[in-house]
Amino acid sequence: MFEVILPDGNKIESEISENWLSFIKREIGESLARAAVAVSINDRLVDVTAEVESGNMSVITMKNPEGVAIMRHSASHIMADAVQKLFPGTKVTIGPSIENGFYYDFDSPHRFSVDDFEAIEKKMSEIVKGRYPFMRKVVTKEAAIELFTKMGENYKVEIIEDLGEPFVSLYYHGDFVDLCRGPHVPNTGFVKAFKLMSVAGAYWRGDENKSMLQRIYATAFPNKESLDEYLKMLEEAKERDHRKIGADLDLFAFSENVGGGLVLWTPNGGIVRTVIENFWRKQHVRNGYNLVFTPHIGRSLLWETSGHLGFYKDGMYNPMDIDGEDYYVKPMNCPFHVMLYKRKKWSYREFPFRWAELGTVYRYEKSGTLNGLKRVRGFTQDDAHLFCRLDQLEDEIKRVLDFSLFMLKSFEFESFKLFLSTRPKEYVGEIEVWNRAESALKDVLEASGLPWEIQEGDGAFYGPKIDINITDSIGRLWQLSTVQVDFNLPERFDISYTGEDGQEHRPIMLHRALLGSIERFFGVLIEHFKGAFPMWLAPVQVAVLPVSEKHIETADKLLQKLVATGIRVKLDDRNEKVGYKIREWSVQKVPYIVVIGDNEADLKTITVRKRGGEQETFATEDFLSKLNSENFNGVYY
RNA sequence: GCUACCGUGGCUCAGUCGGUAGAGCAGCUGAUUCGUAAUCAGCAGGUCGGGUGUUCGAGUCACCUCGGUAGCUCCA
Repeated sequence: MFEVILPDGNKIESEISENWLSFIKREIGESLARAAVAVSINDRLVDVTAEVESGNMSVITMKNPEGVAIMRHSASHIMADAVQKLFPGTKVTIGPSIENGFYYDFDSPHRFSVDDFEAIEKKMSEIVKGRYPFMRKVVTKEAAIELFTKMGENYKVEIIEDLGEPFVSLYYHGDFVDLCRGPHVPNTGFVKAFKLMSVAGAYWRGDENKSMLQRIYATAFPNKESLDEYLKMLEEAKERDHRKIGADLDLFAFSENVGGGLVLWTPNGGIVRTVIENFWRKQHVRNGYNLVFTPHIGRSLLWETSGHLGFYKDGMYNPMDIDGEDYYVKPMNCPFHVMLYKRKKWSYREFPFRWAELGTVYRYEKSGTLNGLKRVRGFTQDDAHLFCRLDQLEDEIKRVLDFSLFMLKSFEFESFKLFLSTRPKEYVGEIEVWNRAESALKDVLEASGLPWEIQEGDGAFYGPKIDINITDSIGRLWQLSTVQVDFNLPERFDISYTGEDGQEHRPIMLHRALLGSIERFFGVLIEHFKGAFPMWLAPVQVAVLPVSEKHIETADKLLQKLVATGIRVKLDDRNEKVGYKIREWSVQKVPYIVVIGDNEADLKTITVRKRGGEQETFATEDFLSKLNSENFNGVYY
C-alpha cells in the first residue's frame, strides 16, 4: 500500500507495484506522463522508471530547472557515447550538467577540436533518434570495478574506489554504459536541441598536479527556440565584450612591451576614468570620508607585520633593494592606512575614522588568468579603511551599504544581490566578537530589504564580510562592492585607543571597496552600456559637424559656447560629407551630434541628433542648459 | 602556471601542394563644398609576433620564446 501526496495536497493510495511512469499515466494524466523526465519523491530525484514509493511526489518536466539539468546530464552521456564510437581509445571520466549546459571530460589519444564537432553532433543525433531507453542497474562495487576494468575505464574505477559505497548504479542506453548516480530522462529522444560549444583542458578532479583531460563543453535546451535564444544571448555578450569595444572606441590598450595585465588608459578612457574618480572623491567627502594618499612601496617589515609576506607572498612581486633594505610593491593599501592610524594616540571620542584612497596596487596573477580589464596585474582599488568601536560597527556597515548602493545606482545598476560570508574553520579573533560582527552584518542585510544569501564559512580568516553583486543590462552577475570586518590587522599592528575607562582598547577595522577596482569596474561599465555611456561619462559628449567649409565659423561659435559650459565637445571640420561624419560619430557612440548649416546661421536654434538617430530642434540656450544639467554642471569633469 | 587553439600593414581579413606577400577600411595628397550612418581619384604602408632549425628555397614545416583566446587551477 502506497500513499503518494501530490503537490496540490491530493493523496493517492495505490496497491499496485509499478513504476512511476505507469502510475502517473493512470493517476494523473497521459500528457504529463509523456512530458515527465523524472520524479521528485520526498525531495529526492529519481527516474520515472523507479518503483513507486510513499511520500510527497511531484513530476519533474523540462519546465522545471531540475528537469533541464537532468536532460543536460543525459545529453552528456549521449555525447560521451558518440565520442567513444567515433574515437576509439577514448576514456570517459565525468560529465555533469552545469549552468547553461554540460560538459564531459575525456582522456583520449585524439586531440579534439571544433572540427570534430560536426561529426560528434551527427552521431549524437543518431543516438537521439534511436530513442534508446536509459536503464538503471544497481551492482556491487566489485562487479562495477570488474566491468570498468575490463573496459579499460580506469578513471571510473578510481571514482568507484573512492566512493566507498558497497553498491553503485550504472546507466545504460543502447550499448553505452556509464557509472552514474542519475536520474536520467526516460530515453535519448528527450534530448531535442543541443550544440557543442568548445573544447578546453581540465585537470582530472580539478587538481593541477593530476593529468590534464580534454573537456568538451556543450549545451542543450528543451527545444530549438530556447537553444537559439541562448546562442543569441551569447552573441550579444560577445558584441558587448569590453575588449572589443575598448579597441573600437579607443578606451584602453595593452602592449606586450609593457607586459600582460598592465593597462594603458588612452585619452578617451582617461577622461572617463577622471570623471568616475572625481565623482567618487566628491561623494566620499560628502559621506564623511577623508581622502588619503599612500606610497606604492613599503619596507619588508611592514609586510611581515601585516602577514602578507607570510600568507600571500605568491601574489606579491619580488622585493627591490633600497639601501640594503627590502622594499615591496604594495598588493594592498591596508598596512599603510594602519600606519596612518598608528601615528598617534586616539581617544574613543574621535571614532569613527573613514580613510579612503584610490590606491593602485600590483599583484601577481598567473598569466592564464589575465583577462582584459577584468583581471589585471596592476589596478586601482577604490579602497577605504574604517576604524571604529564595536558598538559603532552596525552603524558603519549600514552606512557603507547605503553608500555603496548609491554609488552603483549612480552608474545605472538597478538590481542587486548581497552575500554574507561567515566564519570559516580557520579564523583569528574571539568567537564572541565574530558572533557580534556577524549578527551586526545580518541585521544590516535584513534591514536593507534586498535579496541576500548566506555563504556559510566563506569569510576570510580575519573576519566576516558582505559582498554586493549587481546584475548588468543582459542579466549577468558581477561582484563589485565588498565590506570586510578585520579582527586581524588591529591585532598584528597592535593598534589601540583610549576608552572612556582610561584603558587601552582594540578598535575594529573595516575594509571596503565600492566599485572594486577602477579597471574592472570600467570593463563592467563598458559591457553594461555596450560602450554607449551616459552623457556625463561619455569621452566626447557633443560632436559639432559643419555641413561645408563656409559653416565652420558658425560651428566654431557653437563649439566655444559648449566649451565654456564645460562640455566635452569636438568640432569635425574635416572636408567630408555630413553623412560620413554622422556615421563616424555614431559609431563612436557620441550622445549628441549637432549639424551646422545654413539653417543654423544665427545659432538661434539647432537640430540635435541624439544617439540612436532621433532628431530634435532646440533653442540653443535650451540645449546648453539641458546639457549642463545632464552633465551635473560639469562638476565631475 | 597547465591544456588546446590563434598571432599576416593601425583595423578586418585573403594567401592554394613550401617557390621571397594581396584586398577593404583607416592614413596621406588632390578634387569635390555637400544637410543626418560611408564622395571620387591617386599615393604610401607589412618580410608575415620574435628566435633557431629543416630545405636550393618558409608566411606556409619543426623546435624554442613572447603575446592573445577558451577553459582548468588560483583570486588575500
